[in-house]
Amino acid sequence: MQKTDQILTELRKEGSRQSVARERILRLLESHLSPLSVPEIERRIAVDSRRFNKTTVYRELQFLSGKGYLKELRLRNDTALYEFSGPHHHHLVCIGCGAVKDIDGETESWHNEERRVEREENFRILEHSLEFFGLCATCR
Amino acid sequence: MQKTDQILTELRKEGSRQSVARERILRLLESHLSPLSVPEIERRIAVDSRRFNKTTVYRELQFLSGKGYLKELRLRNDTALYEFSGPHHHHLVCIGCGAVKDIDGETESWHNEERRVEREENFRILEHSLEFFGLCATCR
DNA sequence: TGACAAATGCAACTCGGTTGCATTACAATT
DNA sequence: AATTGTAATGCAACCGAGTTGCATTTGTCA
Repeated sequence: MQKTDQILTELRKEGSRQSVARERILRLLESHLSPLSVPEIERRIAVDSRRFNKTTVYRELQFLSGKGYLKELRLRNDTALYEFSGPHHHHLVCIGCGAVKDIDGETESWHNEERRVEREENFRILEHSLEFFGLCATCR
Repeated sequence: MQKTDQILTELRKEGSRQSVARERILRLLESHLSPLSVPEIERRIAVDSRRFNKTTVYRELQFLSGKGYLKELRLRNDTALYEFSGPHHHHLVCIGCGAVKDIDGETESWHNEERRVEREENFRILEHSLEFFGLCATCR
C-alpha cells in the first residue's frame, strides 16, 4: 500500500475528504525524489483539461504540511518548495542546473557537532537547517 | 580607523560617492552585532527629520552587498537581514525572542563534515548555510 | 563655479502568497 | 437515490517585500 493511500485513509477518518487536488498532490510528491515549487506542483497536478486554482494549491500544501505529511522548504531567497515528509535530512543545491538533492542528516558526526554547539553556546537547539550550494557531477 | 571609513575611501577611489545613506548604513551595521532587517535599517539610519526612501535603502544594501562589504541573510521564510561582512559563520536563531547570534563557522569538525559530504556525494561545495533554531539562555 | 555621473525620491509595478465570500462537491444518513 | 452538512474550490481583491523607470538632486572633480 502506498503512503498516499494510507494518508488519505487517515485523513478520511478525521473528517477530511479525499479531494482530487489532495490526492494528486500527495501522489506527485510521493513519487518525486526532490522538492517541488508551487508553480511546478500547480502545473503537474493538472489533469486532463482541469487546472487547479493557485489558492487551492497553496491551501492544500499548507493543510498537508500542518498535518505533518509534507514539509516546506526555503532555500535562500527562493520561493517555497515542498516535499514528502521523512527522516530529517539536508540538501545539496546545484547552482548550475538548480537541482536539489536530499542527503542524510542523521549522521553521528553531525549529532556531535550539534551537541558541541549546544554546549558551547548554552543554547537549546530544537531544529536546524543546512544546505550546501555548489556544483553537481554533471554541471562541474 | 574604522572599517566604515576604510570602505568609503575604497569606494571613492573607484568613483562611488560618500553619500549620506551609504555612510549611515555602513556605520550602523559596523557597530551592530547581529543582522538587521531592511525596515529596521530604514528606521535607524533616519537622521534628524530626514528619512530615506525604501528604494534607496534597498539599492544601497544591494550595492554594498555586491561589493562584498555586506552580507545578505535569509532565515526561513523571513525577510532579508543584512550584516557586515566577516569570516564565515553560522547562526543561532532564538524562536523565543527572535534574536540572531553569530557563531564560529570555521571549526575543524565542520570542515571535516563538509569534506565528507563532498566525497560521498560527488558534489563540489562552494558555499553552505547553516542555522540552528531553538531557545537562548534567557528564553529557555 | 560648472558639468557630469552617481545617488535619491516617487509612483507604479511585479510576484509570491493570503483572505473573504460565494459556489461546488464529497460522503454520511435517511 | 435524495438530502444535508461541511470540506474543498474558485474567484477577485488584496498584502507586503522587493524592483523598475524616470525625473530630480547632490557629490566630486576639473
